Amino acid sequence: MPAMRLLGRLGRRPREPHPDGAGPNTKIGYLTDTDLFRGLDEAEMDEVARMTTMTTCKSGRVFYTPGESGEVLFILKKGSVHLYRIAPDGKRLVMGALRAGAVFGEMGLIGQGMYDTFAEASEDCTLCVMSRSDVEMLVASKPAFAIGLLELMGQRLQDIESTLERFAFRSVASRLASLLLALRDANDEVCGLSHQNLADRIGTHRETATRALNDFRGASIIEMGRERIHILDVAGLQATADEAGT
Amino acid sequence: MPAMRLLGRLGRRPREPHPDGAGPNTKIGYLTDTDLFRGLDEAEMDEVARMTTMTTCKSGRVFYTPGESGEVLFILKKGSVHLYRIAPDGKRLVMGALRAGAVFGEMGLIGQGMYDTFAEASEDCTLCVMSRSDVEMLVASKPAFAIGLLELMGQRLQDIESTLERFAFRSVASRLASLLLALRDANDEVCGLSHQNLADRIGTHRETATRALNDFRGASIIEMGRERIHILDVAGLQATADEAGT
DNA sequence: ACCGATCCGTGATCCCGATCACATTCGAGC
DNA sequence: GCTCGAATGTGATCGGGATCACGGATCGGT
Repeated sequence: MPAMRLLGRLGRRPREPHPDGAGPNTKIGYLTDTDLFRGLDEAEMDEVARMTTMTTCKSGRVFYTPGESGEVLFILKKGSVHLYRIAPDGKRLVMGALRAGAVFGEMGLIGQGMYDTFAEASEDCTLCVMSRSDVEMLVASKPAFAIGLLELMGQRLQDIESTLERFAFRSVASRLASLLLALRDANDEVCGLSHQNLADRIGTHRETATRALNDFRGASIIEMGRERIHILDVAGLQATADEAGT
Repeated sequence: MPAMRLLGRLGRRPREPHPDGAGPNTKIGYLTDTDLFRGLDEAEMDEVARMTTMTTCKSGRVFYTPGESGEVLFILKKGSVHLYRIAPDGKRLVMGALRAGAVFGEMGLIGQGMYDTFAEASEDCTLCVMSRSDVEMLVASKPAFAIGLLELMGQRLQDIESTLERFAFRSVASRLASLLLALRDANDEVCGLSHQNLADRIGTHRETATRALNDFRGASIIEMGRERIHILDVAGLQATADEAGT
């Protein structure tokens, strides 16, 4: 937990709740409850709140497409978002699956260059939007904000590096096994994702994903229902994930 | 040039040369001449200089291997560095080719997580090394430094995202064509790289790279010598790079 | 001039995953 | 309960690259 470590070193401590009862569902409530904004005092938070717009977005909605020139920063408060690209032939690749707390957008400053990237709500979302110039101002004036951004980008960089590695070194079966392990809930289940969704996340085709899943089932590693996978043998799945396979 | 834009907005201006004649080959000279440190005054630069160690590194030397616990930040002053990972079966993948001005290292703070990553000087290099705690201190206290880091990480993120996209969407021939276009010098030549080197950068095997190059030669798109490729038909190569090819 | 190391060319196979083509099953909504 | 669309199962086939196995070419060093 490098954030805490660094903030600790700087002598910060967790914020007190906002005085005039800003609950977790108000804009300030949402903003306050983000690592990115820890380290700002109340006056500063109010200022930030004035700079941001909060919107919601239903699951399935594509709320950002390439070419939308608006250089904005999105802060994902609730729900989840998929960032993906589309090949000339229509094939999709999900390059990032973001959860609450994530920050993204097309900005030179934070890279992320969404040049060819679509953003789609994969669950109902609550988002805050901030303009580029406000982000720059905050980065320059609030070290804690800059640190938060650095941490988030660092995580994302590590994510995508390991994705790339798996792409280069591992077979579809291995990548799929890794994905299932990463997505599983407390009951070792993965629900709400079609084979197509899974395929898009490991960069393969639906049929291939289906066949790999059927192989897993044949080996009694998983059992399946419609958009529902139950992992029976975590160790076996892990072994598959670790297989070399070109 | 977002850096200039932002710094301009903050009212900064290019540094004056260091007063006591710190030339471009002294440590302070090197440090001063980096975007990362623009915005620091002389006293601050002296302080930074005290915190860093400068080393050199001959071409070919692997100066960082996974498991070296030291959490340090490298600043590449001169030369170039390849970051790569190695598959269980020995196959290599170059995940980043860094040039002067790049910053890298295994730090939670800047992500970059070199967990399984090797760093090798691909030319003779001059590097500055800084400890994690000093980096944290600088980030927290010097906004311009944090901004510089953000910019560098942003570029790296964009790089790797487009690498991943090419991996998922394009054939070996296409990826190789893109690489040659990216590496070519003013004379449309690519020198000093073996077929093995090229293969490692596009995540394929040496034989496959050789065959693709021979195909290009057959189509009169390039001509070849030992570790030397001359691009005859840039447009043709670009067309190949743009081909869909799974 | 010789030798070992690296680089390069190329054939022969093999296999994973793409691609095409359907049949089937399930759910949601009218 | 029917209908339509999405989700899934599965066969057949094709092809790009991996993989194995060499032989020849070049270069640096002694």
